[in-house]
Amino acid sequence: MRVSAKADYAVRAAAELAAAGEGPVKGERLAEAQDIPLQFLEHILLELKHAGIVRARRGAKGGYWLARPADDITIAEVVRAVEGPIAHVQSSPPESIEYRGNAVHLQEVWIAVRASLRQVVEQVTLADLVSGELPPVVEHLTGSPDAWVAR
Amino acid sequence: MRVSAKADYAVRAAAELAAAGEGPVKGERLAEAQDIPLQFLEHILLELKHAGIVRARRGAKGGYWLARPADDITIAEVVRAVEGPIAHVQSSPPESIEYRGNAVHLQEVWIAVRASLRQVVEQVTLADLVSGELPPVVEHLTGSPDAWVAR
DNA sequence: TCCACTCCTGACCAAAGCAGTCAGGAAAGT
DNA sequence: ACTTTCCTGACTGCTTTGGTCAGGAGTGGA
Repeated sequence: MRVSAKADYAVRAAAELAAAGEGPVKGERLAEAQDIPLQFLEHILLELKHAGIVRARRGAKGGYWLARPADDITIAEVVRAVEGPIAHVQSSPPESIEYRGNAVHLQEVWIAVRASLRQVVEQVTLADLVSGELPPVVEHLTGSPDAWVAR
Repeated sequence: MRVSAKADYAVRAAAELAAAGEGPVKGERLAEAQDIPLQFLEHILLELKHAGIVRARRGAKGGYWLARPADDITIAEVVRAVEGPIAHVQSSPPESIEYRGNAVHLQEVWIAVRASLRQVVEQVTLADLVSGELPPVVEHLTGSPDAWVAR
């Protein structure tokens, strides 16, 4: 249950693009702004492009930009583009797993886990992220001090 | 963001122990009941033992049982025992990561992700799991039909 | 036309994690 | 003693992660 470096990088780069607005931004600038290895980042941006989240142009004056407005792209989309489906169990989606015996209701638990995850990650857009005005659901969750302590 | 086979197995075995009540249950019986490779399961049970979740006795009439009442053990505990901390980013806890530039608020998002995850996984006990009477939070999340569709 | 610049793509790589298996040892009961 | 069951470490094959390297291809400017 962890977020990979790749997903983290992808969201950070996307945030940087969201903040940049219209003009194309060079990969190198993104890499510097977020301190991400350039060559690795290029692969990530390529995946984002294939997913239809960013566009790109080559050559001088080239670079990357968002394919759609920043308030229309959620973090979930970005993460899925590079990590595939969120919240799989044993690499299959929870709704397709059949549990036996005393574990039959475990499926519902994993479904709930996925739903709660989605609730935050599908709610926050890139625009929210750069502005810092996160949706109420998220504010509420981060509000409690013990959301901030490890366990 | 996936649940490993190990964590899934651990919870299933724990559910089986919760249902069994007092008497020690052989590893073999657990393995059969939940269709888990025996030798792998033994390693898992050992970790659960070290975490203080189960107890065990060897020899004839030996087996495993829960160290505490089933309504006092959450799924979170079981998962943590075998997978370590839930919801890390790049293998460090979200509260210890410093983001720069336009990604500064990403930390709050990951914190919220973790909190929402905890909300379900720390709420459901083994007793809930075997009885099928899941806490309201979970029922609410699984209630919506689109919690059950993949994306 | 040619060149510099930037993205695009595939191949490769080391290290770590995952999902187990194997072999044997150590307690408990009979 | 002997069987049963847990306990433990070592090992293994495979996949994923987090990159790097090398070169190709489109774009704009001189």
